Amino acid sequence: MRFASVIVDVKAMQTDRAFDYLIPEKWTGFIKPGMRVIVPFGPRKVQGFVIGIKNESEFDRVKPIAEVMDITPALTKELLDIGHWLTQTTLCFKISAFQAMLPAAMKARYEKEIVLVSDEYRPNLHPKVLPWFQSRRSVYWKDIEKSDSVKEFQMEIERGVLEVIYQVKQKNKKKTQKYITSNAEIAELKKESESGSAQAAKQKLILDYFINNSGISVPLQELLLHLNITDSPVKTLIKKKLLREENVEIYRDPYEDRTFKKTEPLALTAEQQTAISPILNSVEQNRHDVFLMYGVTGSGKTEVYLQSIESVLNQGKEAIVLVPEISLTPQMVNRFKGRFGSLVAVLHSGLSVGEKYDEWRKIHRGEVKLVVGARSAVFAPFTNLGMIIIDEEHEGSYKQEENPRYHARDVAIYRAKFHQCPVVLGSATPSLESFARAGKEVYQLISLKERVNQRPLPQVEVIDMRDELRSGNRTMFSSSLLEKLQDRIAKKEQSVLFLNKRGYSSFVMCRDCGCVTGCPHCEISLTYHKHGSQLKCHYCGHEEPMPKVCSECSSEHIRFFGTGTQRVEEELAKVLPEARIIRMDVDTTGRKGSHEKLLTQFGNKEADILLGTQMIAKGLDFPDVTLVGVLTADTMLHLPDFRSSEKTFQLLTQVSGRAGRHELPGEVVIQSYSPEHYSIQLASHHDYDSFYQQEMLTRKQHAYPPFYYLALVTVSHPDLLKAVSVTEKIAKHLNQRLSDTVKILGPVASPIPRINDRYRYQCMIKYKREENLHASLKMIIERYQQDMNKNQLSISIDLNPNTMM
DNA sequence: TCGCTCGCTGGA
DNA sequence: CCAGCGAGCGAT
Repeated sequence: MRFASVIVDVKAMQTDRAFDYLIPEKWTGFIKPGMRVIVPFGPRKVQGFVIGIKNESEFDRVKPIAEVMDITPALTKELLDIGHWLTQTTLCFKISAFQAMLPAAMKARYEKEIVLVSDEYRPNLHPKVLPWFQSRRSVYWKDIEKSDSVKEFQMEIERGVLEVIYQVKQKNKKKTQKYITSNAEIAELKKESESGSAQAAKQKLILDYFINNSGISVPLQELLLHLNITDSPVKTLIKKKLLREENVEIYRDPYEDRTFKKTEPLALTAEQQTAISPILNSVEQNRHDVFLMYGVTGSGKTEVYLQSIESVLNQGKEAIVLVPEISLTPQMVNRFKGRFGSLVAVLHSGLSVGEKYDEWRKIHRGEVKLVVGARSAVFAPFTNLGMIIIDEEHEGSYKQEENPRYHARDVAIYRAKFHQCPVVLGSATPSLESFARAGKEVYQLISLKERVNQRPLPQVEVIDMRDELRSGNRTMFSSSLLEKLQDRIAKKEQSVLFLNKRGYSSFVMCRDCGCVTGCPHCEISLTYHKHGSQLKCHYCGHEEPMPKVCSECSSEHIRFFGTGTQRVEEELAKVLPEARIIRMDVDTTGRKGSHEKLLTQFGNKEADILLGTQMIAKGLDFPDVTLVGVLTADTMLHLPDFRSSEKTFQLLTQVSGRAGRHELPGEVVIQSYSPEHYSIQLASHHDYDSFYQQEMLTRKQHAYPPFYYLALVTVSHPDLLKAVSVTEKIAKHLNQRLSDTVKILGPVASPIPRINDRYRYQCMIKYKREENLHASLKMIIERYQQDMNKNQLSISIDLNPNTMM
């Protein structure tokens, strides 16, 4: 007798452990750890992951596994181990960790089906139930649920006439295509072709096709197109057993109708050469090293990645490249596809669930050797990894903001240790954590200080918008920026205008009483969307029409504040009527592929100005862009977040890097209301090193990373007092259990104190080394488990949070 | 006394 | 997470 330990797909504390199941005789030896199975769990059936096989079980009533969902394990041994490690380091459920490592398509869908036990019962079904079973034997419960016959169904189920079947379904479908082949000897086909009646002209056509192309297997669609016929004659021939159809599985290829120009390795500059050699060394000697490649924008980091990968592939190993959000940088995909062609799989959020699944399977089957993708691609199921590259290592999107709250950088290093291979972290503005580690020689620092084409970094002008206002300029464009924009249009060069994320939409304020329209469910102001003249809450989705008068004082003097891309576009059209503008933001890039389309348009010089938010900050490389304008550099600076200076510096540096990458020199204009701030000043001088020094001082002073680790406990509850009191208890508990070197701050209200009618309180833990921390936090979750189930309480724990929000 | 809602609990 | 069950309460 063999048993499988299974982690079931039920998110609860009590089920966050393995359950034993009997492996039926027919599957012994076949079922392996890492496979997905369907098991009976209580009265229903659920999906689960086999994590181990054993010869006995301590339980006496062990049920057998009902179904196997994989032919080869979905999770490798290594990934199973990573799952366990994730549950410990991020305090999540095991099932969440496993699911996070697989494409969404492999998550189970549960459906309840109501089946008529026997056709004999049909005549005497309850009249309200009968119509559902007129022509079929089963109905989905989710369809019945909405109807008014729920009760009658229940009665029939109790009577034993109807039966409930719990279905576990795969979300995805493997995409298949119908292929047609001849199913008979050519002689037979000929005979049929000649004997065919005059009416069967089309059949004759098809038969002749298969006679002339003997043995061919052709996609049905192609056949129909080629012979200009419908499928009816084909069907007839299949019925006559002269042809045969078969379903062949095909991959959805998101890059199907695209050709990638094959590129050859470029000659490396002396500096790149020096940079790449320790990496190649490490690859050759199968050593686990972490490199921090600190290279200014335009210094040719990507070419170093490409050539490092080449050496890994030559060794017969695989590589993973992480990029912040790949759909945003089609140019990046092109470079990898161009160099490595069909050896590349691409995984990013712009793909459909099915497309992601297909890309994942290519990796799983070993059909590709290189993955380029966003955060979750770090879990690519390779078995012989030779390198992991994380581009723009400082990016916040590498941290998952929901369970499991992992950081891709940590996972990458963990995997690389296992595979004894290097990790390369690349950035023009490394995170303080990473740069500090490089300083302590935990990481090896590699510097690229020159741009490949010897172009100087662009000139940056910082403009004090308060002065502009004083001198009577009330528009959002400083006179200098406007002048330069006009100049570029005259010279037929291009400009990029950048607006910070938070400034993307505007809030509404009454000019008489100063009250700002807020969300009724959240402690946050509503943002104005021109489309439909609606006010929206970005946190809970609440929407309301734009008010005509102030709700407080009935004044009609209400107007928008802050600047959105839509408004900038309008204003721009007023001051520069001749400019052709492309706007890129959530509204214009919502649909699939629209992002790329807009960028291609800009690349083809169909516009003079590209106006956008965050999403245009990264990786764009257009030769004719010679001016970059940042409209409001400080929107992000004053957020209640210890990383706000760092983020501002990174963003400004990043954006500035978009200008003058090729022959034409570039210029940058940064508009700000606090131009004296060090992150703006130092970004304007391209001075990362001074910024690092300065920011480290601040972090040390306030005991923030990288000097301390953080853990953030956020408690939320509809009742303010409950939220406060629970947070207080937690803080007290932690104070008792943890050592005195730990600093516990709080309880304090979260930066957004209420979301969706739930009050949020938090408690921050700053620590250096704390053996007890994980255990203590786990105790808290267990202690409040009941409250969380029944009393709307929720506690989230974020180890190494990226932001405080 | 029936029937429904609520909260609790087990799940291998 | 969720089906199934028992407790408890209001309607008949």
